[in-house]
Amino acid sequence: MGGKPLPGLSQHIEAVRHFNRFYTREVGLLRKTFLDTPWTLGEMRVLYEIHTAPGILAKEICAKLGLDPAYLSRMISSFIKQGLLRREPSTDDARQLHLFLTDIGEARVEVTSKRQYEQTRQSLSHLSDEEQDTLTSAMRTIEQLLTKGRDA
Amino acid sequence: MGGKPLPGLSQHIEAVRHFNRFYTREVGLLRKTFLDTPWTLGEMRVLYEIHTAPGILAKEICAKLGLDPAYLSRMISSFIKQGLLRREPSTDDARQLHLFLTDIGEARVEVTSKRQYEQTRQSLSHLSDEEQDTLTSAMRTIEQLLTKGRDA
DNA sequence: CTCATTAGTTGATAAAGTCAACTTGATGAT
DNA sequence: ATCATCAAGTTGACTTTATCAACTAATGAG
Repeated sequence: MGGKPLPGLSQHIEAVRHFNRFYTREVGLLRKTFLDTPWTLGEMRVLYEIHTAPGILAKEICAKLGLDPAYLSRMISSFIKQGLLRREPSTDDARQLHLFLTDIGEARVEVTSKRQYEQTRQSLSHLSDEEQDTLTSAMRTIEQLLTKGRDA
Repeated sequence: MGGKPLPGLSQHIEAVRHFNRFYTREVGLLRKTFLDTPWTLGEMRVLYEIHTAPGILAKEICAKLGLDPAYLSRMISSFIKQGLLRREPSTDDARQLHLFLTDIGEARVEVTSKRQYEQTRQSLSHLSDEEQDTLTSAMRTIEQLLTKGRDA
C-alpha cells in the first residue's frame, strides 16, 4: 500500500496516494480541533452551503456534498428546531423547500467561521509570507489539476 | 466562511480554508470509490499501519491515527476473527501485544492496494506526465510546509 | 384523470465512535 | 515481598452518524 512500491509502478501514483493519506490525517486533526464548535464537519458544510447560497434546495446540497437525503432531512429538521434554519416552499413547486439561515443561524455561523479562521491563522503562523504564498499556490495547483475535465 | 472575506483578513488563510473544503469533498469522493473494498477508510489505515510496521502496538496505532483505544481494540478483534491479523505478546512486557498481518491479511491488503492504485491511476490518466509532475510536487510542497516544525 | 416521477420525510437498522469501568501485567517505594 | 500506582488493552453501555426502503405529497405528461 505504498510502503513497498511494486515494480514498474509510477511514482506519481504512489505520491498521490501518499498525499491522500497525509491529508486525511490532517483533516482528521482538523476535525478534532473543530470540536470547540457545536457542529460536526458535515453539519458545518451544510450550514456553509446555505450561507453561501441562500434559498438552496436540500437536493442540491445532497448532490454537492454527496449526502443521503434522509440524513440531510433529519439534519435540517434539527437545525430548524434549534432555530438556525428556515424553510420556504417554492412558489412554483410546493415540493421544493428553499433553505435559509435565520439571523441566529447567520450569527452562529459567523462565530464558528471566525474561530476556524483563527485556527487556520495559528497553523500558518510559523510560516513566512513567502512560504504562505508557496503553500496556497500549491493548493490552487492541486485543485486546478484535480478538477480538470470535470464539472465540479 | 470564505464567501465574504472579512476586512483585513489574509487571503492566505481564506485560500487554505478553501482548499480544506475542496479536499474534504475530494476525500469524500475517494471514500465512495473505495467502497468496492471490504473495509472503511479507517480500517484500511489500520491495516496499512500494520502492513508497513509489522509488530506495531495498538497504542502506537491509536497515537498515529488518533483512534480511540476501545474502538481500535474491537477493530482488531474483528480482524483477528476474520483471520487477517495475529497478536503476539511482547517478551518483555506481556501487556503489549504486537500486531502482524497473517498471510491472508497481507494478500487481502495487496489486492485492495492494487485496486486503489488502479483508481488513482485512472484519476491521473487525463493529466500529462508534466502535469502529474506538477501535481505531485505541489503535494510534496504542501506536506513539507504543513509539517514544518512538527514531529509528524 | 391517471400514471410515472420528483422532493422530501419517516421508520427501522446498521455502522462508527466515545466514555467509563474493568482486567491484567509492570513498576517503584518502602 | 507487598502494596499502591500506573499502563495496555478489553468490555459494556451508549450516542452519533449514516444508510436503505417504504412512504407522502406535489408535479407534469399523455
